[in-house]
Formats: sequence, structure tokens, C-alpha cells
Amino acid sequence: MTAQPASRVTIKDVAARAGVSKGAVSLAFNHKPGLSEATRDRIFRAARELGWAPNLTARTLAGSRVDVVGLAICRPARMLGLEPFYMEFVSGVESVLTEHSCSLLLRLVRTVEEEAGLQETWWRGRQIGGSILVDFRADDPRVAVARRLGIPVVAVGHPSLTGGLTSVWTDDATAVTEAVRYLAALGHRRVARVGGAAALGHTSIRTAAFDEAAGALALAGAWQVATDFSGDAGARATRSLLTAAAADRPTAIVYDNDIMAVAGLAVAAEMGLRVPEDVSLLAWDDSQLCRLTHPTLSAMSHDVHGFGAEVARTLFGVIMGDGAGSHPVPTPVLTPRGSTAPPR
Amino acid sequence: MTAQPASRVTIKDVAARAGVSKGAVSLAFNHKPGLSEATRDRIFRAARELGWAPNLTARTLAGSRVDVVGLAICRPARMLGLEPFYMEFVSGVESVLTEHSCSLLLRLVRTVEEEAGLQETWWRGRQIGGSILVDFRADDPRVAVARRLGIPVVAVGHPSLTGGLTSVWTDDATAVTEAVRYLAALGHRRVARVGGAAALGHTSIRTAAFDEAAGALALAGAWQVATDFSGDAGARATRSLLTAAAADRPTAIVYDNDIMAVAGLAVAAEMGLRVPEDVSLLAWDDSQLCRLTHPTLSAMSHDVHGFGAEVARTLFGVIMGDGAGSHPVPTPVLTPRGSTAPPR
DNA sequence: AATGTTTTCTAAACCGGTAAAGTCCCAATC
DNA sequence: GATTGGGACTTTACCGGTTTAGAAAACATT
Repeated sequence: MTAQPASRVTIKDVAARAGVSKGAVSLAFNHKPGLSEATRDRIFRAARELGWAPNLTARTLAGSRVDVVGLAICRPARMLGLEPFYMEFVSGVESVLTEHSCSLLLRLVRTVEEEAGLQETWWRGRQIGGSILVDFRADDPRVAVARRLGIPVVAVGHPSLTGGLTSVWTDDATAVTEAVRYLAALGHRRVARVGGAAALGHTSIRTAAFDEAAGALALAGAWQVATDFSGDAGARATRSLLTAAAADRPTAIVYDNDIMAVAGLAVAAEMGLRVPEDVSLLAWDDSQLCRLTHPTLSAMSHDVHGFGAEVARTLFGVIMGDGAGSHPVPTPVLTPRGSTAPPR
Repeated sequence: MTAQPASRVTIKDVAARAGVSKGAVSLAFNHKPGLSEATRDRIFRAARELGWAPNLTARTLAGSRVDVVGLAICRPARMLGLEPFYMEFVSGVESVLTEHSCSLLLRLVRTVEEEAGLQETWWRGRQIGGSILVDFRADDPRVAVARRLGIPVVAVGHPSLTGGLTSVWTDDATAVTEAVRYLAALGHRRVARVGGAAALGHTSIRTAAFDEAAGALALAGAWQVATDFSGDAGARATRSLLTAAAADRPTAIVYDNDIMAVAGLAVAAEMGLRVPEDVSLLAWDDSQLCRLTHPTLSAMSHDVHGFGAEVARTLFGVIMGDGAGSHPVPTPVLTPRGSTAPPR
């Protein structure tokens, strides 16, 4: 990858034009003291006339800031395409980064180990000034890497998973409990949950909370299935849950994302079951998708965009040296729509 | 954004340990001739022992490659979250970038003008080695910027829109024609199209092709609506198309993406119309979503992942200096599923 | 007027690499 | 035996900024 020449304007040209030294230009552009207002003006004028902006690469190398934040996402490509969560999350992150004229370095990886290596490479190569870590699992190798190298990171996940790294998280356990209680309150006694990838930490948390809630409410039936978050998996899981005899099958199903809930809706239709009369469905994340189906999908709803923004804000805090600790964001709240109702 | 110290290993340390000069280490790591096998080995061993990897920032500054590719997407954040197309496209791009150990710099912008400025900043600041431009519109300002600065870019869009930049594109006109012909062949005489954003070049192309095809087939009715690609807009458009008296309303609707088609499906259900008996629906892009509805959605289907990969490959070509010109990728093909049938 | 203090600005040393030019040594050629 | 020609490295000059240690000038103090 060779870069074209393309007559670049450098700090030297600006300095020459303003009749000062390189150092002076640098001071001016970093708003540092030691220059008279007059020269400052002269420098900015010269820069404007030449259309110059500091070269970030050089600036980085010279050892000040790195205006890039890393984010690696570790899920099979095919699955990602469908997951509204990530794009929305990313757009929330970006909204804050942009204010700091900071960019996002995005990479899709296949395994956490690969990601751990990537983060190390990025950091050592001074490609990033900090990083966002998502999708924690038990004994996550990224914790050690971040700690060993002292990378400023924000871990998206419950503190119990993120090994003491600064974390931003939603209270999944409470949300699951609320979901189950709601369905029980509607009168459901046989409830199922179509969960996400078993390896993921937040899936375990939800699984445990579901068991707990089902136990506390003494539900007659409580099923849980792990999937890979894909619509296909959600469809399969739903199909297998609903093929039992009417008296034995769940009357309500909670999904771990909204794609699987949409798939579940289709499966119910395909099997001739009415939603919500024969079976209630409850989605998670609540992207716009939930309002585009018929019936509309009830969901555990949270502001994913705002979540991303909060993560980015927290990361800036970490980079600046403050703001470690644990930052909970609002718990997903139940948004009832057309897909949930009392069982017949 | 200040970076932590974190005792960095540099090329100098490796050189010292291997008992050679910095230059030798550089030669070894760039696989250039002029070193004996023995020294090469010694250098690599030393690097491994010290856990050293070349600092990309320094490498970039020194004027060789820039291992980063830019991509700015210009659509409202809320809409993006839902658009399966982009994530899938990005994942296709990444799959090729990764092979070249190259990263993607992603940014969401609000206007093309903003993007044009961003591309210029990126390029001048040597943040990127090349860029991918998407969503072309008439008189797109990015064409001039790319040309003036000599940025290696690949334009995703029909050559008529991309002002002579190297382009990768799908033949939307042919695909639209195929869609209309198919519906006509099923016996539909009143067909509508719920299109994307009117400002976008490929929307205009599809609009013109639809008119042309409808004319050629002498359809009794041919409606077109422009939207913003959102599910809500798709729902609204569908609702307004279907409220006409049965004898006057379209019996088939083509959508410009699959989100709107899903929304259309829900609207039909909500209005008590059966799909495909009362109205046929045809989606575009064909993400997994189309197979998760009931009935499943017929779609103009193409390999978005592969599309992204081809774009990345072409970009590498451009960066290397060859491979300019126009690169068509396969035309979307009709994939009939459950949402299309002859009209009653 | 001589002596501190600031303020303003410059020169030069980095940052961590790359690349072109230069040095050294040894085998081949005339 | 002097010349040529490589191969194997090293030297050195950047890349485009930041930063620190001064120097020069302006101002204040005694």
C-alpha cells in the first residue's frame, strides 16, 4: 500500500508563511501559552490560507494523543449483519467520539483470543488511544491483556465478568426477572426463554436470573435454550418448544434479542398458532424492528444508542485518568405491545 | 487523550539484541533482500523474545504504507441500526482487509459535504491509505475531492454516478426490470414500488428502470413512492398504497430494502389482507430477515458480503496502481418465496 | 543603570520507523 | 595484481509533528 505523493502542506510551510518557527505553529494549534495574540492570529491565518491541518500520524508519533478508539466485535459475520444492536451501539459510540474529533477503528474477529492479540497489536503500534471491549465471557483473556499493557479500556458487561476493569453495564438479571414476573402476572405458568450464546457472560447471568425467577414464582414449566443469536436458531428453538402438546408447551417465550423474536413470530404463524392468544412472545433490545411486525412485539426495551454514548463517555474518562469503576446504565424496561397477553 | 507510558519496545531494542542496526531490522521485517538467512533469523528471534512488532504510526509517517481504509456512512443513525445491508457489507469488506492486516476506519456522518471534508482530513492527515465511498448522489462532491487529492478510492455505485472513479456496482436497472417482468408474468397488472431516498443515485436508476419496464409491459397501474429506507416509512407507504379500493390498488409491491418489505408485510396483516393472495410483496437485498417472516419474503437477492469483499479487493487494486475502471458484480437475482403469487 | 522577571519565540532533540546512499569484504574477471 | 561486482550491512537523512532548553526582548524592581 503505497501512498500517492499529492503535494502535502506541512507545518513547515505554515511556519514559513507566518514567519515563525515550527514550534510556534505547534504551540498555536495546541492552544498552549507562550505566544502573543498577534502571532497566534498570523499563524492561524497562514494555516487557513494553505488549508493546513496537523498530521495526526506525526502528532501521534511525537507522543501526545491518539485520536482513535478501537472496537473489535467477535461474532460470525453472517450473524452480525442481522444484529441491529451493534450498528445502533456503534452509532451511539460515534456520536460521542465525533464531539472529540476521534475516530473508531472497527474490526470483526473470530475468537476472543484473536481479539486479545489484536488489542495488543493496536496498542503497541499506537494505533489506538483506548478500546471498547464487548461480549465478555468467563475468564476472558482480554482482561489480562488490558491490565498488563495498561490499555485504557471500557468493558461492556457486568462487573462480575470484567475482572475489575472499568465497566458499563445494564442490569440483565433484574430485567429478566421483570420479564418473567410480567408474564406470570398475566397468568402464564409455563414460560420459556430462547437465550443467546452460552459462552457469553451476560447469557449466563440471564440464565441464572431466569431460573431464579421461575423458581421464586413456582412456575409449572420453565424451559431455557441456548442459541447463537441468529434468526434461524431462534426459529428452530421456537419450533421445538411449540411442537409439544398444547397442554405441555410454553404459553410465553422470552427471546434474548429481537431478531429471534421476529423469527419466533413467523414460526408461530407457520404452525397455525395465534400470537398472543395461543402464545405470547417477548423480545429483547427493542430495535425498530419490534414495531414493524404484526402483531407488534412486546420487548424489554433499552436505549442502545444512549448505551453506546455512555460507553464512549466513560472511555474518555478512563483515558483522562479518572472515572474508573462501574457505571450501570438504566435497566431495560418492559414495553408491552401486541405480542403479549394472558394465556387462553 | 494522553497515552500511558507502558515501557515500549522499539526497533532499537531489537537491533541491539540481535547485534545489528535498525536498518537491518527494518529490512528483515519488510522482507526485503540484502540480509543473510542467519541474520534474518537472529532478528526475528530477538523480536519474538522482546515481543516487538513494528509501530504502524512510525511506519506510516516514514512514508511507506498506511494500513487503514476509510469508510464513512451517511445516513441518520437511527436508520442505520436497522439496515442489515451495511453490517453485512462491512463484514465483507473486513474479510478481505484482514487478509492484508488492514483495518477499517468507520465514521457515521450527517451529510455528503461533511463526508467530503472528512475524507480530505483523513487523507491529508495520512490516516488512511484509501477509501470506500458509498451512497452516491447526483453531482457528488466526493468525486472532486478524491480526484483533486488523488485519494485511492473505490466508488460503490453505477459508473454514471461516480464520475469516472473506479467503481464497483450492481446492475440495479436490470434487476428492477426483472422484478417487474416477474410480477407481470405472474399476472399482476397494477404494481407499485416503495423506493429508497430520492437523493440517492441508485434510487433514481431504479425509479427510471421501473417506469421503463412498466411502460414496456403496458401495465395498467404503476406507482412509485420515495422513502427514507426506514421501516416506518415503508409501513406508511404501504398503508397509503393499500387503502385504495380493491379494484384500484396495486396487487404487488416491490421494496427497495428488506426492512421496508417486512414492515409492508405487517401492514398487510394489520389491514386484513393476505399475502400473497391479496397482495404480493417483493423485498430487496435479501438478508436473513426475509426467511424469518411468515410468509417468507420473495426478494431480489444478492451476496452483500461478497459485494463488500469485491469492493475491498478492488480498492487494493487501486492502491497498488492498477485495476481502475468499472467492476460490475453479479446482478441481484429473483428469489421467489412465499410472498409472491398470481393475483386473485 | 544594573539586575531580576516575564513573555515570546527559536533551535534542536526526539518519536520509531523507512529508504537511499555509503562502507566493507570477498570472489570473480581481465 | 588491479578492477569490477555483488552481497551484507551500516549510516544518515528524512517523515511531520511535539517538547524542552535556551536566547532575545520587554518590563518591573531597586
